[in-house]
Amino acid sequence: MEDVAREAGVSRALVSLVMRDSPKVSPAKRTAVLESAAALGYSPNRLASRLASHRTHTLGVLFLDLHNSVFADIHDGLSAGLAGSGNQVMVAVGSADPRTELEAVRSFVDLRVDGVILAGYTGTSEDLTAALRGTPGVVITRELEADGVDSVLTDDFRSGVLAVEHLYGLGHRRIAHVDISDWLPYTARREGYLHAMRQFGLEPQLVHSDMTERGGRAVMEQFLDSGAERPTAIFAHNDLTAIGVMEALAGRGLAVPSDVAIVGCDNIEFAASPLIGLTSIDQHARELGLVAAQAMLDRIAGTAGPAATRKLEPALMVRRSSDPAA
Amino acid sequence: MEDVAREAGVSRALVSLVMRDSPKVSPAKRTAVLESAAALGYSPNRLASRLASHRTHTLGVLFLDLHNSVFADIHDGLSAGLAGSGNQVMVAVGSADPRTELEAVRSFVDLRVDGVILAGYTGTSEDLTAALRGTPGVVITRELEADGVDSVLTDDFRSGVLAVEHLYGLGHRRIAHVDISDWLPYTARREGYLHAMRQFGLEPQLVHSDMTERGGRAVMEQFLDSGAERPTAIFAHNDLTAIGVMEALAGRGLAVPSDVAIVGCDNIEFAASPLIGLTSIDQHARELGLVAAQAMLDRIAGTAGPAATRKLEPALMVRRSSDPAA
DNA sequence: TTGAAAGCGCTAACAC
DNA sequence: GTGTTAGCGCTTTCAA
Repeated sequence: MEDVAREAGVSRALVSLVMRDSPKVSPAKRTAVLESAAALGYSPNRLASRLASHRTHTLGVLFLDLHNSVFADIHDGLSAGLAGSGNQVMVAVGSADPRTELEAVRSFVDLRVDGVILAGYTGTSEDLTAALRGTPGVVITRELEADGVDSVLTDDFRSGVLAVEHLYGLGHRRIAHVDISDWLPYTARREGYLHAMRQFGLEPQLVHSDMTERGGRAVMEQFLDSGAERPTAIFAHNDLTAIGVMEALAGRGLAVPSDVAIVGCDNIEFAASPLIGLTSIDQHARELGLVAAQAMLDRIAGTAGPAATRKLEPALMVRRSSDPAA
Repeated sequence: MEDVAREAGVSRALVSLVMRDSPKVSPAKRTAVLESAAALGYSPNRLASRLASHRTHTLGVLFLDLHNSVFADIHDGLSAGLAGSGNQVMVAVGSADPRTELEAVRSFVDLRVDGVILAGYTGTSEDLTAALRGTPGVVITRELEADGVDSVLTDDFRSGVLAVEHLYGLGHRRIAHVDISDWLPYTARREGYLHAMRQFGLEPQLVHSDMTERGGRAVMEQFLDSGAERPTAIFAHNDLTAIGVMEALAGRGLAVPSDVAIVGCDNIEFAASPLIGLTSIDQHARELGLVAAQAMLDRIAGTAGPAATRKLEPALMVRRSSDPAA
């Protein structure tokens, strides 16, 4: 920068202004600076500028799992929502391990990102607040009580209810739920399921899995082989699991939906594929990203209140896996 | 840091040493520093430490498309390969747009990352070299001629050949290829296809699409509706496209593989699903990530030569879409 | 082992 | 508009 200034015959400050294209630089000097910068192959060290300016224009984003395309959809929404805001995104993957997740958040904070967005955080509110140290946060797919942390999600309880109501309406009475690990803070889908089952006077049946296709398949195979009475319908925690369940059923020669009807949750791209035809509860993933981006921008701009929750309404997408007519 | 030093009754330099757990600090002082740091809620500003130390211990990683799970596999490999190296990863998504990609690379470089890994770069070698400004680079899924940039890929030409040989062996003679845009630098799969077709004295037939499920589907529907003579087998550039092609065929009431056999490329998770059963050419995505991570670590350590290419051998995975017996 | 001093490359007031 | 002067918060000699 020193060199560029000398070469262009101006001061370092002027170079700095040009680099940030400030309006208060004369066109002549501007081109002079730009030319010598090009000649010398100079580009500003952003580490230094960030350190000096206390602004990084970078947002840290944490995803639970890159293999679940619902996070790709959320990412699309975030990118779209952040486009033109001058912010860039730094992605980390947490793998459903609170330790890894918090490590990533701390890392973001140590780098002084302007904000942290978490899509699929599995730890506690206290740990997050501690790791954030006052950095603005937005949590997607979950409702969290924490100062300065907004929540953006789709109503998971309602999703569970929608699934059961749909299956009940089709005449099903033995409806099982493939749930996730007990310790995970994502309980609302299960609760919605349990609530609706009770409302209809039905006996709930829970099986635990791990949110993956492989997991859903394994748990279902095990279940089918156990000789337990088979449900006529299954509501799975997410689409990946639901697809795994469908694979297990196919492997045992059972037909979907005539032997067992399936409903997933998330409405990922593959669920909609005619090859799969999975009935699912749309979480509006892309819009979650969009809304979260806006919430973060508001929070950074200081125009946000203490901590808001934005909850979207889920939408039932009926397909072949629950209704052959669809 | 000043405060911590005062609180612990030591100098700032000592605090710095403790924070980087240097071995040359007495245990007593160490705990004293750690305690006052905890008491004051201090954590080092990594921007500052990076600026001063000229090392960021961060690698920039660029992915072509988060919706294609082959990149999630590559990411898994990278994480595994980098685990324990003390490096963290910063992800950006390029969306097959050279401008966006170069922008991301420049951004990485301006932040002084220690290296840049590109999985699915679509621009030119010159532009990349210019954007990198000497930062070590590793390109995955492509062979690039550039100083200080290693290439890690699976033999794409061979993949194309494998696909055709497989289909020829099954008796197919009218084998079409669903290709990608002409301007993209990923031409080897097509060339392998063309080469093998010529070898067998067959007439090649190319259709262009865009590497996505939706794109593959659209192009196939259009093709089927055009009334052109239908091939008996199709080799698609990647699995996403192949799945789109299968959807289009299903939509027109054509059976796979009896009416049309399909071979994809990448061997993504869903290809292996019994619900899809797509024959594919495995690119060993996870291993690509692993190898790329190692190449980058070597390059950063300075133990790498000028620019090496590591090429893996693709593997044919036969499934239902080409062979009902599989 | 510990401390003092000199940067890292840039931004931000302020004065010119 | 343009230049001057301090820092930003840490690392790094180097001497003690």
